[in-house]
Parts: sequence; C-alpha cells; structure tokens
Amino acid sequence: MPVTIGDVARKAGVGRGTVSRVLNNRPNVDPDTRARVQAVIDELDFVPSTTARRLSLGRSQTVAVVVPFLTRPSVVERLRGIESGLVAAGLDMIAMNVESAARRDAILHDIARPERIDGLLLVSIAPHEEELARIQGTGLPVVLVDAHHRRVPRVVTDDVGGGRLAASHLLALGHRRIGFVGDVPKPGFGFASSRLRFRGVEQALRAEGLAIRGEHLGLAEHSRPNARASAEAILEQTGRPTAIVAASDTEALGVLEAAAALGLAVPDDLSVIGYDDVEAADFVGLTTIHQPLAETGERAVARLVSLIAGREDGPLREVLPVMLVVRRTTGPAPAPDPSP
Amino acid sequence: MPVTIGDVARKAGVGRGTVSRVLNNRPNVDPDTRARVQAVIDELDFVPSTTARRLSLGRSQTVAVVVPFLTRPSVVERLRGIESGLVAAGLDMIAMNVESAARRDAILHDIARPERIDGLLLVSIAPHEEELARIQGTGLPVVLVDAHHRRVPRVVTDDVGGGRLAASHLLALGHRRIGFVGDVPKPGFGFASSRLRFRGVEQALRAEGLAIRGEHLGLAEHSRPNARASAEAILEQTGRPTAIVAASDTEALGVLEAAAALGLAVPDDLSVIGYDDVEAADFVGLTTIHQPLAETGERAVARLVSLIAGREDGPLREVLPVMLVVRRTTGPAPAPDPSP
DNA sequence: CAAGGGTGTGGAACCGGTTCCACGCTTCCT
DNA sequence: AGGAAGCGTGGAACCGGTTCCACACCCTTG
Repeated sequence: MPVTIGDVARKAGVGRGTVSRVLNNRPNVDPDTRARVQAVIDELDFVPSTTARRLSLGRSQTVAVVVPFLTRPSVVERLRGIESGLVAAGLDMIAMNVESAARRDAILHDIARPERIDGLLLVSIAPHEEELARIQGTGLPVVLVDAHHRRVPRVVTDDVGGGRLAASHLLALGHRRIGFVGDVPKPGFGFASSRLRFRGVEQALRAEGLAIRGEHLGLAEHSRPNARASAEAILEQTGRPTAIVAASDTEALGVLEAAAALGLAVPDDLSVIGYDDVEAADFVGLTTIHQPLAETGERAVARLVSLIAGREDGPLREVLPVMLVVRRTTGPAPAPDPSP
Repeated sequence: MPVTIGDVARKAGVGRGTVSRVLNNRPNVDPDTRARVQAVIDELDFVPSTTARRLSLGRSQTVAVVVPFLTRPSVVERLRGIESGLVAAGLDMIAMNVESAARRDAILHDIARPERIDGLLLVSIAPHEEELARIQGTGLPVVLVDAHHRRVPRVVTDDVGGGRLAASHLLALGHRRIGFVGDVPKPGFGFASSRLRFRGVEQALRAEGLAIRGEHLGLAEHSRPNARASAEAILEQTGRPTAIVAASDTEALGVLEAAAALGLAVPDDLSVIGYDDVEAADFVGLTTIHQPLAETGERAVARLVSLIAGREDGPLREVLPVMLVVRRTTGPAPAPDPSP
C-alpha cells in the first residue's frame, strides 16, 4: 500500500537509482530530471522507508540513552534536552532506565551491538575501564552526560564552580561556620557531583582561610530522610554551623526538615542552600544552584552526532556554567557570639 | 563483520530458510537439525538483525508514545510503566513530548505513517474525531492512557471514585462545608481528570444530602499560583469551607500556600486533600489520593500488544483503582459555629 | 579525427532477514 | 501396488532502499 521508490521511478520514467540520487541531493542529476522526479515525489507524497534505508546503509539511525532513576526530576530534565536534540537530528532514541547496579551492568554489557545502535549516551553513569574498552572496541561512539572519564567526550555542568558559588553566597552574607550535607557515591553508578560540589565549597572557604569542620560534614546515601538525619546530627551540636550547603535540593529539603524539627528558624537561625533547582525548590523558597540541565542533553547529542558523522571536533570535556538562584532560605549570618 | 544468518546456515550445512525456522521456533524442523543449528547459533553468538527482520516482515517493532508535559512527575511515572512494559514485550519506543497545542496537532497529523510504527500510545491526550478517523483508517492500533474516548481502548484510573474517596474521608472527619479547587481543561489536550474528580466529590456529598456551594468552587488553568489565587478567593469569604479538595497535588500545594498566607492552621482550621501522591506530597505531609500510575502504563502496553497481534481482548475501558493516603493535612472538622 | 574525460542514467547486486514453492522421501490408505 | 498426504529441506523471490558498474553521449584536446 505505501508508495515505494519503484513507484516513483516508474511514474517519473526514470531508474530507481536516479530517484535515490534526487532524494539524497546527490550530484550528477540533470536539473530537469531532478525537478520532474521531485514533482512525482510530492504528488505521490512519497516518504522513504527508514527501515529499508537502515538495512542498506548498515546504520540504524538510532541512539541508545541509558539513564539512571528516571524518576528524578533532574534526570527527566536532561532527557528532555536529549529528546529534542535527537528529534532535530532525525535520530530515533531507545531509552533504557536503570535502577539497579545489576541492570546497569547487564545493559552496558549488551549494548555494544553496533548493528542496533549508532551511538550511545550515558547519563550520570561512568563506565568501568573494561566496559569502556569493549564498547570502544566496537567503534561505537559514546558521549557522557553528567559523568566523568578521561578519554571519553562528556558534557557536564560546573559542579565545582557551583559549590564555590554556593559557598561564596553564604560567605558574602557573613557566614563563617558552614556545614555540608551530601551523599556517598552509589556503587556502580557515576554520581560524582556531591564530591565535586563539596570540593568547590572547600575552595571558596579556603580562599577566606576557612574550612569545614569534620563534625559539620554529613554524608549518607542520597535520600531526603538520610539528609535529614545527617543534618540533625550536625545541628544538635554546640557550635553548630550557621549555614548548610546541601549537595542537592532533595537533600536540602531534608535539612529543612531537620531545622524545623529542632526549632531552628530559616534563614534567621540557619541558612540553607540546595543544588539543582527542582520544582519543589521554588515551592519552598529554597535558595539553590540552577543548572542548564536540558542544555547538557542538547549539547551531548550535538557531540554524538559529530562523532557518528566521523567528525572529531570540540574539546573532550565540555563544561556548562551554573547560576545562583536566591530565594528565602538564605540570609545574613546571625550575630556572632559575644566572645571576640 | 557481524554474523549473519547465511554464516550460520553455511556452518551448520543447512539452508537459510531452515535457520530462520529454528530462530522463530517454527514446526517442520527435524529435532536433530534444530539442535545442530542451535549449537552453531550459540557458538557464533548470532543475533538476528532487527532491521532486516523489520524490512522483511513489514513491521517496525516500534510503538510511538505521545506524552504531554514530560516535566510533570505523574507523566514521568506513567512513562516508566510504559517503558518497562515495552522492554518486556521486545518493542522499541519512540517517545514524543508535547508541550503545545500546535505540536500536539502536528504530531497527531503525521503519526499515522504505519510504516514507521506498529502502535500508538497516547498519554493524557484525547484525539479529536477527525484525527482518530485518520489514524484508525490506517489500521494503526491505538490505546489511550488517562484519556477518554468511546470507541478507543483505554486504561484510566478511577477518577470519579478517587473524588468520592477524598470527599468520604473528609465527611468521615465531620466536615460539612467542603470546597474544591481544580482546573479547566486545556484546549487541545484531553485533561478531563479535574472534572471527573469533582464529579466524584459531588456524588459523595449528595449521598449525604450536601453540595458544594458555588462560591466554594475555584477553577483556573492548572498551576500552583492559580490554585493559590482560587483558594484565597474561597477562604477569604465568611462561611468559608472547613476542608478543600484539590484536583491535584500541585494545586493542593497552592491551597496550602493560601492557607498560610491567610493565617489558617492546617489541619486545625482547614483540611486539605490533594490527588496524585507526587514526591512533594510526602515531603509536606499532604493527604492525597494515590494512583497506580506506572501500572496504567504497563496495562496499556499489554493492551496494545494484544491489538498489534490482532487479538481484540479485554474491555474497551479498563479502570484501575485508587487509594487514599492519609498524612497530616486532614483532620477532624473544627467545632461548628454556636448557631444550630 | 581519434583518444580521453566527464556527466547523466538505467539496472544489477546487495543489505539480512522471511516466506513460499518445489522436491525427495515416508507413511498411510484403499 | 499405486496414489495421496505430509514432513523436512534447500533455495529463490521478496521487502525497499543504496551503491556501483557499464554505457551512451557530449565536450575537449593534440
């Protein structure tokens, strides 16, 4: 029922090869012939079969996108950017959701079947050496989003800079005792952002001759309740910090819960700053660091498209800037203790 | 480089047809031959090319999923169910995000190219008559999720029942003056849930001889600020309701903002109940109605798979039950006015 | 004017599967 | 014993594109 290239060729009185040349804007076609063929294409509303095209080209016009925890808002936002980038590039997407280390390994193991996909996008997942070796051994182009690995092109946001930005904001408000609530890397995944953001905070403090005290640092598996527990442990001490930087908004919400539970007013007694700028951050008025999440996805697609086309352009590591969003959970540091 | 069916046939000393029969578990193959071919397949680690398979079968093994507002948590959750269902069925997914009426129309217009997809899943989108006519004219199977249309198989949650459940909960707590904050259907989309949930609330009230007063009803385009405005208008009146049902958690958050702004304590002065059970609902302790969102996606995929296979099983409309989740925003009605 | 080179074109071969047909061989029936 | 029915099998044809080769034709150039 659907129109094929043969139908067009017959109706236009040319060979199938000529129609193909017209379709793909190849040279060596007489302008008159080209126009005539194009007219028939329009008249019959002919759309070439992607499947046939793929088979004969030996390419699948499809990229696989592996994302962990599709439920996290930040991941969704990245995916949105990826999707729109792929649509623009005329590529199809196979999305794979990864929620466990086992499935992560299974996918990374099987993915390297180049006859199924032309490219691979790993979001917040850093491949192991051996996995990477196998994937690159097949010649499959790979780009990482929000993950790090020397030797693999990647698009990340400036986590260290974001940490500095958060700390500088607090320093500017007069805070001197600053705590940090973050998460430990989940084994098998490449979540390095908490550590990097911490590093940024440290840098900013060190520039002022300050440091985070060990007892003002709380690390646990990423979750709101865990962050709440970490924050309570920090805030129950005497000499508690006047401000806390959280490695994510989710964790910042846990910190806010802890403050409420301990009867601390925010921001009068305690300033809190998060990271990600998820929707809930706006609702609770959380000061946070905003990242261009969708843009990381778009840039990553652009890089991948170049690689698929055999172009090897751009730097291996592309860093997108972040932005401070000031809302209502940060304020001037409370007056210091009377002691000098 | 990759192994083809011809390689297997040669090595096993059989014809390509026989290998194909083994691959697809077709009858009329001698058990010995089958075993021998299977051994070669395993040895060579042969995986048939999906592209070639698609071309020769004339099917794409792909379904398109059209979702509006990929940013909404409930949509993401549905998509998660769809994704896992499709993986299980061995189908690929092309996801299309729709954020405007224009793009919605464009997609629904172009989608009906059956050579690209075998099935269509519309999430929270009800097709117009003419769109539906064109799509069904091509014979493309369609299943709706969270949308309604007589004549199209669909999987929905029990919105009316959920509304009843919410209202019954409030009635059981002694509330008699109950308000409703919901949204107006967005033109071009099929968001009917607010209206259906309202209908459920009305039913429950009517069973007790009660009704929602006109001035206790607030409808506006779906957003937290709009819901807040609606709620403020309702709550500023004398004779304000003691409880408000919101058509979604997002809107319930707006109601909570309004209550806070007006100095009303929740749940002592005002009970609030939402709908959806998004993550933020847990955070703020919002009583709400939980829907099996991922499950709607899975069920819809199952239906679509049946339709693609030519089976026409199951009822046209499949309704999944919802569940009340009681948290901290609902409580006993305040003591009534001294007047009888 | 013959040789050489470029251009436009049709058609065969190919990509890697599925399906159908024809054929040889059994088995069963009458 | 002869024919029909059925199984197992190899191989051709096909799905709808792309690409390469061969050829006809025209234009240069020495």
